[in-house]
Amino acid sequence: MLKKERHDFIMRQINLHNRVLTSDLVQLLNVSEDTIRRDLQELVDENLLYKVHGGALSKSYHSSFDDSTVYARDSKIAIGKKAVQLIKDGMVVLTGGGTTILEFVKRLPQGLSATFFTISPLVAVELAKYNNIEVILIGGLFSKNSQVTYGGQVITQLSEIKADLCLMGTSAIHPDEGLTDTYWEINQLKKAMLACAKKTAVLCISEKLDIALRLRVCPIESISYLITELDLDHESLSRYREKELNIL
Amino acid sequence: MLKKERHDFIMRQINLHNRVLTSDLVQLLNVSEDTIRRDLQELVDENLLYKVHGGALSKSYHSSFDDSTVYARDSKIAIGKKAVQLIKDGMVVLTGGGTTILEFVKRLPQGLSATFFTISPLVAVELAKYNNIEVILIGGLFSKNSQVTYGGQVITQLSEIKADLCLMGTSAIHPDEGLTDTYWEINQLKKAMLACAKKTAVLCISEKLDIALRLRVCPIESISYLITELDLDHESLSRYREKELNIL
DNA sequence: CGTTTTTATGCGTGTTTGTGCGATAAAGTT
DNA sequence: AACTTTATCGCACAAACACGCATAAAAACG
Repeated sequence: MLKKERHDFIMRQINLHNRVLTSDLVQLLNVSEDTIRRDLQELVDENLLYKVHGGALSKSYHSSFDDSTVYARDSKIAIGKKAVQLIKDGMVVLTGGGTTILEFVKRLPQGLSATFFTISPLVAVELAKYNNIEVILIGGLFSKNSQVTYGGQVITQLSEIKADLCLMGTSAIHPDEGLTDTYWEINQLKKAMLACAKKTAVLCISEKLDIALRLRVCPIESISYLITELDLDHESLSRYREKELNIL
Repeated sequence: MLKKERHDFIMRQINLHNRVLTSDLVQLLNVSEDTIRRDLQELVDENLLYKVHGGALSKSYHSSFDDSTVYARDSKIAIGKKAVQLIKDGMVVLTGGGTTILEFVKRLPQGLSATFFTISPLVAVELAKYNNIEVILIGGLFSKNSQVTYGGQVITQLSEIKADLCLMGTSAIHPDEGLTDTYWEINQLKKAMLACAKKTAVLCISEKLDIALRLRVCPIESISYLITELDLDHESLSRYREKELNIL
């Protein structure tokens, strides 16, 4: 087996499972540990994966998990403020969950009169502080990880809703691959959310740009607004500016 | 499992639940206590969490609900502890909202394996901290006052549920008038909840005893358990002891 | 073609890292 | 005060690693 073939094999494993163990690769590829180590080192040099004691991890896996550190709070507040501009009186809005959405909700103008559907209990509680906002919480199985409701019941209920705007957080966004996710249920959920809103705004801190995960939610064309904490002319956004997408 | 993966897992737990117990992590990750402790120590060194006796806390710890300002909290805790005795493995439980129920949920045993339906987002979030509890949040219009979902949709969904036990807070209870309430919607809601559970437990701080409000939810006979913070032989309860009612 | 250079791989050896165990100490609980 | 749970420390051991060296195949060159 050629070295290049091995590298490809390793990358496939990584993309599939988000991780590989050195020892597994030794067995699967039938080469010495040293060879695998050298392979991994070379892939690290090419910036394709992340090496740890015992094996290697996918780059996207890595960045998709330390995102929930609420340390990017400033960024999320900035995003929230921008997102508020999209909301007008009388609108029907559908939101997902997550800390970014929560920061957005906290920054809505007090007098706003609108209808909000949400799958996030915490968002619902926050929205309840506004007197003129009607809040409908979409019920179903409750996900311990992402703190939103999910599952068939949620999707059924979503199918009955017609919203003007859908606001969702992101696991990953990529100019070619579009919106992607790691978990099947969340993937299905996001698809359903997209389907019931006229327009969709994606709230996305910059570190989640240019990442593609296993499951595709939608192509980039299905998104109306991309909201990041970056300046409009920041170079990280250039690939997105080329698309038909409003960037805030 | 790789160390880095464990660290990510721990951080996810922390960001989700604001806290982790060392003993839980030992079980979940199937490694020795020492390993978990070292993991936590390393995460502390990276400034990612606070370590405390028994586990660790999120750096940005903030409970969605400020415990200390809860009215008559001690009584509610006492009630919560008593209510926990009613819960057994495998049960299907339906709960309402309110601070008393919340104190109850916080005192459930860690390993409990059960299914909980609830109309309260805050209760759902709290329940999500238990790994073996399946949480179903019943969705609908969200009430700004009582912080629970209500309305036709909720009642429809309730009608499809069959629960072993329903736990609800009280506005008022009276030995002759039974359970009563002031608001039509809440009244309807409680009737629907009662209807779908085999047994019902009413959590009630003593000051709400012997009060009757405008709208009747049910006669006292429809209730299986009355849980107050008082001793079993307290004289305020004598009128209730005469009824067919288990008093805790 | 033969010789040299480069590249890829494996082996041996010593080092580092990760983990669990036991004893002891400290912190909570009743 | 007695008891239980959690922490800490030193140690042991295995797995993973880095480095130098040897070897052989592949590529380059005259």
